[in-house]
Amino acid sequence: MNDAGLKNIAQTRGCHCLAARKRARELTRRYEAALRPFKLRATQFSVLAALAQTGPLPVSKLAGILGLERTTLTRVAGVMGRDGRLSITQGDDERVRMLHITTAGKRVLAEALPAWRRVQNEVSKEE
Amino acid sequence: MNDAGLKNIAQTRGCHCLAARKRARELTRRYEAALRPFKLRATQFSVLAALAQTGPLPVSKLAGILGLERTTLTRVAGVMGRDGRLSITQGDDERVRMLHITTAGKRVLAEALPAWRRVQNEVSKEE
DNA sequence: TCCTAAAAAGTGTATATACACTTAATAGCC
DNA sequence: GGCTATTAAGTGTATATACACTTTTTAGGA
Repeated sequence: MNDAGLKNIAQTRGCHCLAARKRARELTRRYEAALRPFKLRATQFSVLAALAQTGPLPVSKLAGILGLERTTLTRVAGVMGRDGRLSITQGDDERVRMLHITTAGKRVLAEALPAWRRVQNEVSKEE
Repeated sequence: MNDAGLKNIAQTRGCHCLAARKRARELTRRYEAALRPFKLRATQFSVLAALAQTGPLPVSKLAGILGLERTTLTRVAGVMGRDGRLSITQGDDERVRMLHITTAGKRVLAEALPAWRRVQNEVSKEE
């Protein structure tokens, strides 16, 4: 007998998840290629851009803004702290860790901004 | 002076890359929650679904279809081979590795399909 | 035939991502 | 004040992802 239960497998060709992931991977490759000279990954760029606009934020708050799991941001912040782009301090509430963009972080963000803008404009034109 | 070079930082609020990544992360969490009982990740599901429709494919070919880097698919195929969902054979051209869905792979795909469909329908309704 | 260029794939390394679980601190209630 | 539930965050573990580099095999021309 022939693969009972897989008769409707063709439905999966319209999978929203696959479509979104393909799109995200493609765009990520393009943006990260542009950001590579600055040693910034896509997520790192968005962390810096967010903090530059909002000022210091608790980990959970920023995770919410970026649509990231908190635990993911913990790891990303560790890398960025190591690289001098972020500083991490205690909040008044001692459970809270505040993420701050450093001077070096602002500098690299400003330097990378034109590269980001170029890709962003290209992608905008494609729609 | 105040952060020269970051005057236009607000532009980044429209970043296509961040938007795509947020969307992909959100959908991935939902689809993977549904697939978890079957020990399938989103990418693994799409690999099985593709192979179930096309038959055996070389690594590069499948990577192209899924919009994945070839080297990423190599790693994913390793996990899926270990778990018995894929078999990996030499092509006639000895450089080529063919990926085949196994009987166990077909079974788990068929079992997971209703769970996938439920999420897919929910997401479809949201648009 | 031989030799080189191209093609297919794997490996080393690093970050991203998230879930399950744990730890630490605060808020509220009695 | 002390106890408990809640909140904020970190850790262990595993997969996903991709680039830079290497290895193996094939194709094609001189």
